Amino acid sequence: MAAPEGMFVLEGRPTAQLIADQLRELIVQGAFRPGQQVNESALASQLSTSRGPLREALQRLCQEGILVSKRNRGVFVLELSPDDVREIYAVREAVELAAANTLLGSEADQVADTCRELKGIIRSMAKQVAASDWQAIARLDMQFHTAFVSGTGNTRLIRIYETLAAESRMCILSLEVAYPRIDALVQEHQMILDLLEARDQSGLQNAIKRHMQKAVEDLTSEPEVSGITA
Amino acid sequence: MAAPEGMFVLEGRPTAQLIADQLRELIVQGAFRPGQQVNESALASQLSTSRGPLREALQRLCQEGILVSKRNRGVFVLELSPDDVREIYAVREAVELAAANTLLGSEADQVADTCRELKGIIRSMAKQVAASDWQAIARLDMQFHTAFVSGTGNTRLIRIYETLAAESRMCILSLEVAYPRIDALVQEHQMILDLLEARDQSGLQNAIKRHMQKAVEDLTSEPEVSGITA
DNA sequence: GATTCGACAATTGTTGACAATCTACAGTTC
DNA sequence: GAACTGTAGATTGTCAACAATTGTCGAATC
Repeated sequence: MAAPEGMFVLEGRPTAQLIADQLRELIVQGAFRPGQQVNESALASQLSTSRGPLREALQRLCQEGILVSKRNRGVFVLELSPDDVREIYAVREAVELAAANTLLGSEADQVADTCRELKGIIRSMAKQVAASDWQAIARLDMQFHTAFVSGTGNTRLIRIYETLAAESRMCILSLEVAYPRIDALVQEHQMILDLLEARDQSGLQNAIKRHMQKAVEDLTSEPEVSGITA
Repeated sequence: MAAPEGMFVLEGRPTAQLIADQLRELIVQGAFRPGQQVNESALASQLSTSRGPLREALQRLCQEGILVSKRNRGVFVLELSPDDVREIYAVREAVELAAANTLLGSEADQVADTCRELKGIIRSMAKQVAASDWQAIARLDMQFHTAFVSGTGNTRLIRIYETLAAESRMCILSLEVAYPRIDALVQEHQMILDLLEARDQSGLQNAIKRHMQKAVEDLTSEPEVSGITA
């Protein structure tokens, strides 16, 4: 039977996934430094659970690539090199281009729903830009792209992109001097939205490619990645 | 210091990953039926380990999407619907197109290495086609595409593709009547290799798209997915 | 005869304790 | 003084027992 009004199944999702989601959010918000070891006992008691479920959650994040596991050493927060940044944005470009093609090949009203959502995100983004809330801007930036990919309805593409979004936020976080081209940010997203609404395939593809290319340039131009210089 | 000749670190990779790799191989080989529940205790003793490490491995495979977890119910082998097949091959197309572009933009000798590997796989494939060893053909088929993507050196793209390869093998396995166009199989892969060597970008892209499209047609044309008819 | 309630069996979820491994530091030797 | 060895501490890896939930079978009731 369907859940009665106001009621819903208590924590229908498996525990390890719930913990993993919490942890992922903590990591992308910068609660752990890149390269830092994750202490199991400490984290377990902090999240008021036991080491068993926590370790299961850690394994999920290792599979995603946000954490790296070394045998008999423990798990560590991913350290992002410039090569990593290039990799991440290359895959993001591939996923978003595929999402763009899928969207343009789908029903008009389905695209309209996505556009409406994107419009709202851009509006929020403009507000946060005015307020200079970098943390919120980073979240909305990724929220925009995640919504874009979600519009395809392809659950595998969406899942892949969620990991990429988390890694991207880590990129932005690790080199704290984020968003040098703050004015262009809202404008670029608006252009992607416009081209999607106009159903301009080649224009949309080019806009996405440019968007990614500029992001990589911004993220890799700063040689120092907080402290250590190559 | 580097490991002396003939010596290497004993099982440098974490345990959960080792178990997960074993399990993935078992699943794609059809040791479990789609939708079947995975009994933790039984599997743990079968793999001569405990439930703890096994559960960690199961969580990894859940994250990949090969298994699905239901709270207080256990984990089950993924059941593939025709929609799943379309999803998987849509993502595969996206990844391989990106890989093709990356490869064509890289050094010539790097591409040559990949081509050499692909050539060897095609040769093995032709042998197995002659022997009608379907299991081996499926493995070599995915080995070809995995090697193709590996040629890019993009570790994230490679990791994503490994999951897709596993799911693809499950697709082929679930509808056992595999490879109806057996003659075209070797030919299509050979064409992809030739176009890569010729550095024909648009030709290569079209070949990949056609290859994926035909695979989806083959895999979704059979209405019965072993038993249940829609 | 169909349905509902209750108890049982099986399986998962969680916890705590034990064993193995690694890093760091101190002591010893050359 | 430098390098090596041995020990101590901490942390991870593994295991077995306990608790909680789910699905099933059977009996009682309408």
